Amino acid sequence: MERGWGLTLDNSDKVGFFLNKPVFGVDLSPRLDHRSNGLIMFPVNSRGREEQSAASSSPPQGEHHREVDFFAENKRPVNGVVKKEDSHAQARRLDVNTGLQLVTANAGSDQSTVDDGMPYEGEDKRGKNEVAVAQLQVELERMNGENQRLRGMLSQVSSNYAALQVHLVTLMQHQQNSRPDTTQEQEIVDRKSEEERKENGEAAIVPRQFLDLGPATAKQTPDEPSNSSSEERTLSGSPQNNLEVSRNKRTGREESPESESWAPGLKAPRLNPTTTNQSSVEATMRKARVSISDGCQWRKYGQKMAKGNPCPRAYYRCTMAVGCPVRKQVQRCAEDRTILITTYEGTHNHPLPPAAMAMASTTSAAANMLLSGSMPSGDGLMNPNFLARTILPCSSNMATISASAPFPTVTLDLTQSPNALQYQRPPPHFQVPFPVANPSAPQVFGQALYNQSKFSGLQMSKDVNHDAPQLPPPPSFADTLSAATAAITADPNFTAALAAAISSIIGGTHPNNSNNKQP
DNA sequence: CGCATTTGACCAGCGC
DNA sequence: GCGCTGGTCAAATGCG
Repeated sequence: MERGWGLTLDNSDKVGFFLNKPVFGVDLSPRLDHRSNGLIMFPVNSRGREEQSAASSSPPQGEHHREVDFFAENKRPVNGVVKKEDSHAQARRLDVNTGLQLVTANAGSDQSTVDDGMPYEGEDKRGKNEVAVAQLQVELERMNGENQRLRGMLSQVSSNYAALQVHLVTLMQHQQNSRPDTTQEQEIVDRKSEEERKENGEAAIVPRQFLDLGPATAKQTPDEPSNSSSEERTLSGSPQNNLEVSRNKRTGREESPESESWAPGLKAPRLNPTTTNQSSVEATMRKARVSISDGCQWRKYGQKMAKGNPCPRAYYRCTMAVGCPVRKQVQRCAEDRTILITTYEGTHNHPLPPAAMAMASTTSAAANMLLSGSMPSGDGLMNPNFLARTILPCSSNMATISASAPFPTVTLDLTQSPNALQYQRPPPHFQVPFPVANPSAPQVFGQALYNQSKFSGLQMSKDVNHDAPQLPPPPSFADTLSAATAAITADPNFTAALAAAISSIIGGTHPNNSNNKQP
């Protein structure tokens, strides 16, 4: 059986997860542009439209990811002011297209009073003009300061992102070196994936941040794992938007039943204008939705109560292509219902959308960072090294985390296992280590992630022996897995802490940030 | 009316 | 063979 695993930890946005929030109307989340060899891209999107909807319509990539040139020296003057070179050289320095649509109080008056094209008439007008110039200079200075702040912001984001990328490379190399038993196989897999990618003519995609919505919209029964159905709606551009667990319950079908199973008090049957003074907020949040959970379209075809788990297991089928054999199961963890366990089966028989690829690579990168132990041990956060060693001893190169604002969802997608690498025949597709240095690698990774591999030996917990009894896991795997599961479920703040840790990494605010922590 | 979801029924695999 | 469990099917249902 082809099987992959995923853990989804959804949580409310307690930490302002990642940097994907629109700032001043601009999504400052850095993106690496595959066309420019790692150039960090910023989508110009002052309208706050979700990236996801753009992805679903699949416009040319350049149309929704344009560079914002913060530092251009030769651009048109501010507000079209074209004046004397000496007095307005500063204005030229300020000639930056921030994409922020910055509006200054005197912007209009500057043009009207200075750039009127009328000849000066007498001392009175000369004096007025001098006053106007002085005001303009003051304004320019102010704008310059603002520009400096923006530069600082961008510089920080860029440096953090670059440092993170470098750190990922280092960690991946370190992991490969420390696991000689799997290195060779992974290299083979890497080549296979690369070849496959080339055969598919797919463009390389480098890691980029995504906003993940986690569970969201769909009409569902209580206790049902729901994020999958929301994903498909999101991807297909449905007006029904993904809202996080606690937020989407007031909007009729947009409920998160799986959350109701563990937070029944939150359930509200339908959007009610008299009781939903947050409706406007929700609408805003829906508009702010910018991503999807895994980028694929899924159709639910069944639901079943699983033994030993009060939460039902939902069955989904990939509907991105007719006859696609990929299916997934979504079930909440019995002990900690904030954890969604997603199991993928099969291999996609169709190209995956760029969003899926990119998100796969991004979440994988985050997962690698987290699981490699580079995460800081913030308050309330379990030792990430422990996490890497125990929960995911096998997944350091295949787990994914997707997290987002305003509804951060941390997803650990354990879709590949060294068990499979070690005990199974090489599958046609494999997740590979995350060679960030190679711009094409994330694409490979994403392809591998979404073309799920053969995972018969990957079952966690009790299913490990259930599906692959003839292929016993390493002796310590079950124990470490149990320990990790217990550790997670024992810590109710885990998801929040995890989000905070990732946020600190991305934001570079943590003292143990990847900038200054290198192996 | 079309489409997605829901949900009971059916089937297969496995253990006793 | 029987019962249990997981997975899938398909008619019913609901929503836009």
